Amino acid sequence: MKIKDTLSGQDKELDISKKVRIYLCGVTVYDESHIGHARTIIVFDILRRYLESKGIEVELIQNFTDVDDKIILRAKRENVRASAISSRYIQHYYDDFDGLNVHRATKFPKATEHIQDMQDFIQDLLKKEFAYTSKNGVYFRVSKFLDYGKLSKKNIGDLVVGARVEEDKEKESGIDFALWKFSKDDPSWESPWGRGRPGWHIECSTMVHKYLGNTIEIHGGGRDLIFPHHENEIAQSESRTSKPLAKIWMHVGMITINGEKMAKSKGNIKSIKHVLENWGPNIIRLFCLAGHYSKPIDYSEDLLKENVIKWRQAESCYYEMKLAQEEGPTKEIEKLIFECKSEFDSALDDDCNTHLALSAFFKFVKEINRIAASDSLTKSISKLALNRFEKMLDVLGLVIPKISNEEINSINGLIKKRETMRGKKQFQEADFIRDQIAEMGIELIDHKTRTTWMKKEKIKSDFN
RNA sequence: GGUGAGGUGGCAGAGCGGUUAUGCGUGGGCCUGCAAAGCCUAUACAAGGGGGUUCGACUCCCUCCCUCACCUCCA
Repeated sequence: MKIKDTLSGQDKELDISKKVRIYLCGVTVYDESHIGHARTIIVFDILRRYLESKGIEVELIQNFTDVDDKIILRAKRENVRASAISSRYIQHYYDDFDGLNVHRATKFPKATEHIQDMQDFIQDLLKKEFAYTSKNGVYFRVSKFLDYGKLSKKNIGDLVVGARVEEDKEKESGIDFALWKFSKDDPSWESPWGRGRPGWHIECSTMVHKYLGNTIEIHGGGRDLIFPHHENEIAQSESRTSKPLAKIWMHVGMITINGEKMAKSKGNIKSIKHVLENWGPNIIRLFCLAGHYSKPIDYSEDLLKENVIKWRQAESCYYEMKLAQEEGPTKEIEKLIFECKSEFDSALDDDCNTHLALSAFFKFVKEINRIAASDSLTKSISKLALNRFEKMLDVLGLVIPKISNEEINSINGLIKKRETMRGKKQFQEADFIRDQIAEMGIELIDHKTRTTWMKKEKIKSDFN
């Protein structure tokens, strides 16, 4: 599998000789997560599911930043402890992402639980003179790290000149960044240099080092983290270990609204909770995977609606297979399955091209629906096809809502009743039953010789 | 200003130096008691502008224009 590496600008072959170690920068837990967070995390979820589907072991570490100025601010505003804010939004995070069918990371380390590890890290940097203590805290000495700027392609000179008004005259240079900030506010911890709290960047460097090692296979996050966050992580980690932090840097494009980045300051945030309520997990995932992960996607209801239509096709396909009857030859379908798998896999192998993978998936759906329309979808074909279908669903993290046996029985009973009415040309009664079934979220499909049905996922914003 | 990513048919969105992307939409049809779903079929002669390289460019090079992101916390 090839992945485009931000650092080298090249496609690089992912090393799968051993366990694949992935570090994904998580969220700062001071507020609801939004659809932009969802996209990044869903992309990594797919990557991981795909690798695992190939039998490759993946270790995915994703942190929660639970020490941060914004958390502290919010805590003050609400007059509660910072930990009350962070634990509340960690719970929201789990609710949101479980709801999106995102597999949980191998581990979700929290900054507050790794204070000692961070202090050790900083101590190392101080020893090597990559850091210094000032009046306000401990800072990273950017000038000592010669490769600074290699990820974001910036040169230090520009940065120093272009640096915004720097209030802290205690720092050696405007671009030096905090490893440890002195403070007595909640939360704060004792340290060899004075009471305070860790800087943001040191957290991720520490987690990577502790849980995954010096050089990991993939390090990623949203594009907006390239600078300064990932640049600073590289500076810290590589100064400490003298080894590259990651073999591949993978960055996910932003979600925009009317062409502009979603941001608190612009007031155009779409929270996951909100979007999930209206569209459900499958539509959101399809929406997030519709374009290449590295490019921006513009949020629009029209696009979500388009995905509802596609999802209905997939649901219909699923139930056609589920409800197929009779045995028959399977040679044709074996070819289709083979072609679909190779198209699907090579799409993902090529820098995680989910758009192409999705088009392989829907080509398959269409073909099955075509066979069903010609009344030749047999049980034998369906059994094989369903297997492939479910494997793709699993990699994409899409889930067909479950249906209980009681539901099936009552549907079948009602269908029988309707058939009788139709036989007697009592169409009003027949239509009444059809409406009754529709209220259960079931749509009847009248084929030439028999009536099948499909259960439609409830999607609030689907008005059809 | 610097750096990066882009500008493809009504919309979304890929690949590729020479062959239909695909999907949605839209028109027509099949099926049906009527619908729905599904299927079939038609439809777009697309490539920001201008140069160049080439037998041939949407695909390579140059240039201009435009959009977005990052340069401050940000997925």
